[in-house]
Amino acid sequence: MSKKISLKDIAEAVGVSTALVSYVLNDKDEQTRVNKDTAKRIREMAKEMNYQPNQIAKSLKSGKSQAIGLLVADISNPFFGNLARAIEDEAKKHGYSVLFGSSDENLENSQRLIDTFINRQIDGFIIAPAEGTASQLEYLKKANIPFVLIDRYFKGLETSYVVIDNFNATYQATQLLLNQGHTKVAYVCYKNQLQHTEDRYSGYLQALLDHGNAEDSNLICEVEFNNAAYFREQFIELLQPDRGVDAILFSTNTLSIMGLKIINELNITVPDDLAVFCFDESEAYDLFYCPISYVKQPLSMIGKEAVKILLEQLRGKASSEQKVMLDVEIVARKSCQK
Amino acid sequence: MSKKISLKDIAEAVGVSTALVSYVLNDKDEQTRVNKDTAKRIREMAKEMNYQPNQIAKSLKSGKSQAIGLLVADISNPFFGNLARAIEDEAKKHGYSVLFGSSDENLENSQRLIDTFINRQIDGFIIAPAEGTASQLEYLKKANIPFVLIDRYFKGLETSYVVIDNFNATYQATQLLLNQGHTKVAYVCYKNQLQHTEDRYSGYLQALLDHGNAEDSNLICEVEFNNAAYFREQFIELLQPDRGVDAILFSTNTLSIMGLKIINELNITVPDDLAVFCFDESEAYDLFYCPISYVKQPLSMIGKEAVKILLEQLRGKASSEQKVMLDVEIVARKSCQK
DNA sequence: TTGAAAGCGCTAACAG
DNA sequence: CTGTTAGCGCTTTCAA
Repeated sequence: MSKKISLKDIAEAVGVSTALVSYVLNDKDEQTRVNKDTAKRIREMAKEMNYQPNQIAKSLKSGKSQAIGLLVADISNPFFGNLARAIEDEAKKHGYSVLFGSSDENLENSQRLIDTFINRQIDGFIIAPAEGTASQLEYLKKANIPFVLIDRYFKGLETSYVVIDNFNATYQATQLLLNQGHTKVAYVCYKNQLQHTEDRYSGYLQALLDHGNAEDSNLICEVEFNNAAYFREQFIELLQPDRGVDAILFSTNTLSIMGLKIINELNITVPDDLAVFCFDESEAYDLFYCPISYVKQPLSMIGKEAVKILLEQLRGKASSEQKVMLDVEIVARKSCQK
Repeated sequence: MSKKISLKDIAEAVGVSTALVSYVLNDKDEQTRVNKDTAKRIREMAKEMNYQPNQIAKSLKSGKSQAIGLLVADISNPFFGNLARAIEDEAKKHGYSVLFGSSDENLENSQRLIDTFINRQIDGFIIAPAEGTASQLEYLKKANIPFVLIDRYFKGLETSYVVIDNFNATYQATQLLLNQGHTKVAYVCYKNQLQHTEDRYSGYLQALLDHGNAEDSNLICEVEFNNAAYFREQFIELLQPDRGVDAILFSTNTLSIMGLKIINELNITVPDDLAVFCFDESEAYDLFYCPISYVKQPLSMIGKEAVKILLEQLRGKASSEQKVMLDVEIVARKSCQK
């Protein structure tokens, strides 16, 4: 690599000390009242030699890296891809770089990435935590490493987070289906311990109860993550005529897609035979013959807020945790009609 | 932040010099014949104090950061999301971290990200280059910064790259449509100067010619990137009955999705009214009422190869450029039938 | 078998 | 107004 230009090189070229160059190039020459002419010469030389500061050295010195670690649960999921884009965008605006990693919903991956990022002295984290990583977050708290959770949070854990109002999201969607006259509204969800999973279920359930319906385990299809075969089996079971299901609410984008696919295979007509309400956006929804209703998350807002909060913490402004709960948009289209 | 443990801390605790600790913890104690017992005590203390090496300091010293910069054209496109996942996975295996950025097909973004990454002393790049960034790559070459292109490459530029055989991809797809008996096979593509765009068109054209058809501009729908309105207009125009189009080949995933959406709106029946062949995979394809035919790129292979080549370059093994062209898989399903 | 010391590029006291 | 210097945490000669 063609030798990189360092402060020293330009100091020698101009005939001043490195300290002076550092001052000028960091625009501290006003306070320090550096000779205007010297300053100019330094700046010109820096430009001429195409000087690029070595961030690594800066970081070592300052203990700050001007980088944040973004840990998502699965980068190949477009939901997180879009979120990542929003975050990278916003971070860039503030002069921060983004180191990223995908835990793939796996505990060990998550821990390893956290360690790697810490070793690289990232200034803070934005994390969409995988199940069971509460203790990892506890560790971050103890170590006083700033972080903001997105998409998911843990009830027992005092942290900053930016999430959507999950309860309200499913509540509204369910209510909408019920108000359309559907009587047996089924619910499809993952089986896990994540708070947002529970919140979404609670929203669904409360809407049922408020509408005078009873909780009915026959209407629930709860499946493991990453087990397509099991999902297929359970979901087809749910759709058996004897169950009498006339509407379905999916609680995630992946479940929505898998479900719609099977609905297609079984030649079930939406919304005549079955009404459906999906979660999250997907380009896939647009290809379904019937316009899909869905719960729309404010993705770029989530990203923006998360970065904002993290930066505030980094700057020491925010003394305590900030919890942000954003509203979703309910996009009701033909698929949920009676 | 609770004081981080440094080499010095553990050196003091054990009562030896930092040099020794460094040796042991880098497993250089065999060659240097460090006292086995001292080595053991050092290792134990390191574990006890939960020592985490400061990568930043290591980097400053070595000039290497053990990080690679991944620059994709658009992280919110699932194609790149999946690619990113494959790359991050592979890099992690080899002890490298991934810094990532999305140029969003924009020249300035691309340049800024490259600069940022260089300042952070990333060891090398993996880049899905945006249009018109050839000069930026030239610069990297001149600066002797290793990089590998993915997905796209520039004909006039000698670089390492991992791409698919684009010509062959569209050639096969087109041939398949023609062999099914379709006579007017239209082609939908972006209007840009990227090599893979040209290669794909050439493949399509050659298949037409080889089949005894003539080039026909009435069959081409060439649209600008990021201009949905224009696409809609042009695409609907293409589908006018008087054009007689009986089959369509889409040359990217985004075009495929947008196109299928409009086909749905217009109530055109696939494949009876119109056969379609798409590019790339998408969960969206599965929701279309008719099983979609598509060109499948070997994503994780692309990621793996790119990392492999870059690491070889970093280790100084590969003296010259490596060009890898991978075969695609043609997934022919109902949508392309006559 | 071990330690002292230099130095990676930069910043910030402190001195002149 | 400008320069000297120490030191961030680590590796690596060189000397003991």
